[in-house]
Amino acid sequence: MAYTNLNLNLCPQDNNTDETRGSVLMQELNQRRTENKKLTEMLFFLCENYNSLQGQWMDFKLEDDQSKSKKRKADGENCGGVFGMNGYSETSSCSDGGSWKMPREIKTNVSRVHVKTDPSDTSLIVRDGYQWRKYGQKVTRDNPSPRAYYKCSFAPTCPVKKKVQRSVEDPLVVVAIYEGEHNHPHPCQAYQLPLGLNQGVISSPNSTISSSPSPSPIMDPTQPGSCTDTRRPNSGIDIPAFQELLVEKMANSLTSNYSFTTALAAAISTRILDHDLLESWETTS
DNA sequence: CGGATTTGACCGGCGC
DNA sequence: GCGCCGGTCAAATCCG
Repeated sequence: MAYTNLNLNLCPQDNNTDETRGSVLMQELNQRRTENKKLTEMLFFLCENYNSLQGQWMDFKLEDDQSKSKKRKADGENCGGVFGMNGYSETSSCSDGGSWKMPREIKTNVSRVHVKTDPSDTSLIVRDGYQWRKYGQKVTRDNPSPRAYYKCSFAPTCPVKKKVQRSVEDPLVVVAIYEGEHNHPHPCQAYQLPLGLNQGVISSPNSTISSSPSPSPIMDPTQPGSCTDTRRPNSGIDIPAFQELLVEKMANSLTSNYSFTTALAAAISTRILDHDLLESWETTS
């Protein structure tokens, strides 16, 4: 911002009257306000450009993912696996596919979920809000990446299992296969947030966040054991990261609102200048 | 110390 | 029947 300390060199011994001094200050004040307004506009255009570029980047990513998905379909061994808007997709009642072998039997209530992960994230964790207990891991023939086996541990009688394995074609993509139906409500139903705030997904059509090593699951941190698929109730829940994400999203929304930024800038500059003028005034009197 | 993960062993289906 | 392979078990280990 244009704020700088006003060094008016006002001297108590100055022959200027208070009136003259006041008019000089007013002049300075107006000059600063004009300057601040220009800078606010510049900031606004910067934000606009940023948002625009971000949107273009997301469109590009989406097209890229979709073309990959089409390629898989063309290979004839895909069943679903259409990458969703943000690197996340789900298909239902689908037999095995992708890099995995076809199952020996067609199972009902089988769904596949593709999750794009961060390159630094090597874990086989797909955060879906449920609580899972890992009971096995295997290296399969067709895929060098190990396959992890999970059982739903939220309810003792829940029959749901899931298999998680990285895609052989794109190691950044984790494929989770769910089998069965949960016989209990979703742990996060009470505090459901857009899935977009979960791993690599965001509900906004024009923006995506990639999965971070410490994603932000949908959960109430005060609820032990809920909304996480790790053994520790709050492990994998990076509250600061979650808050940071929220703040970032809010900041994006606010900075792209011209009237808000203008009003804010005006308010701040007024406060700063008033404070400065007051200080100057105090030093002179 | 309790609960979750790891990992080698075991089991069962399938193809030859 | 045998071997391969995916899925599951369970003792050992880890971790908060």
